[in-house]
Amino acid sequence: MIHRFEQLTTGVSQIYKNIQRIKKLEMRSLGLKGTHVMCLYFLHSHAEGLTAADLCALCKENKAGISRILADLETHGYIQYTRPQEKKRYRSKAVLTEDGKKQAKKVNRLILRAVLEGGRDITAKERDIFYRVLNLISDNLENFCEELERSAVSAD
Amino acid sequence: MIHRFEQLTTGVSQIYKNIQRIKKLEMRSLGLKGTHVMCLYFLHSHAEGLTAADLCALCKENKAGISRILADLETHGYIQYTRPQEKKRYRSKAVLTEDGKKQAKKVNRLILRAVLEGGRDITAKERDIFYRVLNLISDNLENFCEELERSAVSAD
DNA sequence: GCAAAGAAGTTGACAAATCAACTTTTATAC
DNA sequence: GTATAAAAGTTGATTTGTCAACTTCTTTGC
Repeated sequence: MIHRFEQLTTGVSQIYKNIQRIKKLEMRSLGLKGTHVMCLYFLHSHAEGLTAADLCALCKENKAGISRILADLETHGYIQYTRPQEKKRYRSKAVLTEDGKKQAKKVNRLILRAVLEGGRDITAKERDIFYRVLNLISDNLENFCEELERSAVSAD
Repeated sequence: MIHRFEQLTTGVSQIYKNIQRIKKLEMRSLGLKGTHVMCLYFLHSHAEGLTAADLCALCKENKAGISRILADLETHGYIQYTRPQEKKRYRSKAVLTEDGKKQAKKVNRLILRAVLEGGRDITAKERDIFYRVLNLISDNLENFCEELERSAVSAD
């Protein structure tokens, strides 16, 4: 049971906005935007490469956004595709270049700091409960949204 | 201690986005936008009225956004100002009109449903820990951001 | 009471996110 | 093999959110 709406909304949106803020700040020094962070992060931990669709799923972003981010990363020379250009990159996996890896490492260092700072004074047990509840709420709301959308459509 | 960055980022942003989605869906049927929800919500629970600055603080939104939302709510006839127009509303408190209250009640009903659904299968104890940790992380990240910004400025 | 400083609010310009239509590539059915 | 459908990715248009400059109003110090 959740007690108060504003607790959830403001708590979550505060964290969300601060994460965005951190991403933005760090990326500015690398000549990138905040939106690039998650892609670099996941590309770094998936050396075998990731397709645009993979990144959509991992970053929970829509494909339009991912498409633009990847185009951007390529012009910066941070990624390469594992298929020839002629194939228009359909299902082509993007991998980090050496330079891209260097940037990704910088990003990861900052992320690690943010995670450490963000998690101050929280015990392992609290953390586990927190994440359990976070995921539960996330799933519950997802279901609720889908239900809402269905009923909105059927009401038309 | 937080274990994994993506757990926090994706968990939080999933919830954040679903809350936005719920707001949007419901507001569409009232001819309003998702951004109006929190203002209606807080105006309803503060019958004495709220200034734009109050709403900034409560909604954690910047004043440009609040200013536009209030202008919008006024043209819809959902709020009134407690000071004459000539005074340009400086520090004027906005209160809900009768019609505004009606809309706010609809909004609150949906919020209640979302809160109930979102909180399924969560015990009171878990909820308390969750909110404690949520606020802690929020504060920690806020501090971290400020630190980051300071060091970014001094590096210039 | 007047000037200066500062807070409150508004507005236009810019950046980011989202949507919908579109193209390209692959898989499936015949 | 060809046609059809479906998936993957791209692009332009729209909406939303944020920043910075600006105006208006109030408070403070003289």
